[in-house]
Amino acid sequence: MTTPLSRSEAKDRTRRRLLKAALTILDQEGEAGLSTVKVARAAGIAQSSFYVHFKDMQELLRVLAEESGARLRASMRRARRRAREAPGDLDSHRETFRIPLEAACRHPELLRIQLRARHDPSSLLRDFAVETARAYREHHAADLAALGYTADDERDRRRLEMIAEGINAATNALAIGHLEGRYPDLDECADILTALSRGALRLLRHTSGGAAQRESGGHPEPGPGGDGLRR
Amino acid sequence: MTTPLSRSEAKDRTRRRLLKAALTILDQEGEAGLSTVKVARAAGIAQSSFYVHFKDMQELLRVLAEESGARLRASMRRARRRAREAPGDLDSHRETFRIPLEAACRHPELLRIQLRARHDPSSLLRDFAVETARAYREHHAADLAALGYTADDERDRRRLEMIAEGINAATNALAIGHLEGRYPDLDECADILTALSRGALRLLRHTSGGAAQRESGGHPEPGPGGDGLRR
DNA sequence: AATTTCACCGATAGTACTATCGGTGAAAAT
DNA sequence: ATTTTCACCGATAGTACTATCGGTGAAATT
Repeated sequence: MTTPLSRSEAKDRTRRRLLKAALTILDQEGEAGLSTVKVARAAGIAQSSFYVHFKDMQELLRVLAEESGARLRASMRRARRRAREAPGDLDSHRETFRIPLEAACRHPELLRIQLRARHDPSSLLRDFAVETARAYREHHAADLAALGYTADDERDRRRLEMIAEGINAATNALAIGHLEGRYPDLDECADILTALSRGALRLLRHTSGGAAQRESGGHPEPGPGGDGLRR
Repeated sequence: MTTPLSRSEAKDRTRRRLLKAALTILDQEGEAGLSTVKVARAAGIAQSSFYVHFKDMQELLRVLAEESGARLRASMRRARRRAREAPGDLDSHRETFRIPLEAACRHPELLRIQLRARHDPSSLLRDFAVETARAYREHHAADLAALGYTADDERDRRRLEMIAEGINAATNALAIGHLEGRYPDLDECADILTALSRGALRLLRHTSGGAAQRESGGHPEPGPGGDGLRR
């Protein structure tokens, strides 16, 4: 019945089982729960056979980070291409925030792992986490540039970076909330992110336009000092 | 020269040294680097003497979380009282965002530890992290209520929660950025947060006022569909 | 058919940590 | 002055994991 696998095919299958098992354990128990014993058992081989496939756990995690990173980037690219092909005009702004949100939710285990590793000095996946965060930020900055928001001077560039970092953090938080079932509607999450960025980008916009910065009436502003922001 | 310490005083001093040492190691090496060996050595006692003061590492972390939580809450209370006493009118809105930012930066190690533990299923400090995040969110929701933003129906209440969660995440991200030296000016961080929330709160405001929701002119909106948000 | 290769196995030495034990000396109580 | 208490010590048994070793049988090569 089962096709007799060649030796290299069988080895590759085992290797993939090891990577898959490691990812599952990483997600469920965290990096602390990871060991060659558990990963090998979950993959159905002896603990010592782990070393046939990887030099040590660090190498497995390096490979896992590389593959996951590639998967994430591909996922993001696909989503962006889809967004370009169906512009929808009205939705294009919201799509900017929906795409990273969807990318994050498509790989929940990677999101959780990345959030943990990001601030853990002992994590072997820290580089992966930092790199992923950087990719998100750059993606976002590019999208904002496409929407016409530019940063000319030093100050605005720093502000744009702060906004991107804040929005990225909010995106992750809402994605987690969505995965936990608290925010079932992903469109609503995207709306919140859109609204968050809308206010912040006004800080940048006034450098380019002319008669900007005026607020519409009917809103009780916190004080008589314009929009309450220092410059 | 040195006053001869009573036995209980000496014991208490040692206990505090253990807690302090644990906090430092936790911050520098993460929870994975924590062990009775290291903590005891850093506190200047034998490893076995650790158990004179704590049943096990879990109990030490419980005590540490309780004390740190109390410290954080006290820090937050002080900051809010200070803000109330010097209202400053124009600054009151920004203060709303500056206070948690300052509270986070006043205890960098607690911020980092909390961010790590938050999503780590194996962390013994997870309850502490979740509780701290909840306290931040509630503090923020209360401040928003004080500024006149109310959530009447189910939908608005959920949106307020999402905004608070997003702003909280952004606050932590900017606080980390500030501690890492990338954003030296804490006021600027507060400005960004103020601006972020300003856009989002507009989603809520229209339920109370009458002729709200109109945008001021001069801004190139993404499309002809109003502000591009679904309702 | 004979030989070589190699993925996998069990056994095990080495490492790091936890938690308990009896012993000790100085503080505290009598 | 004598006894008791107890914070701290060193030693050690027990646990979990890492990484290496020689052995084995089936696939691959000759």
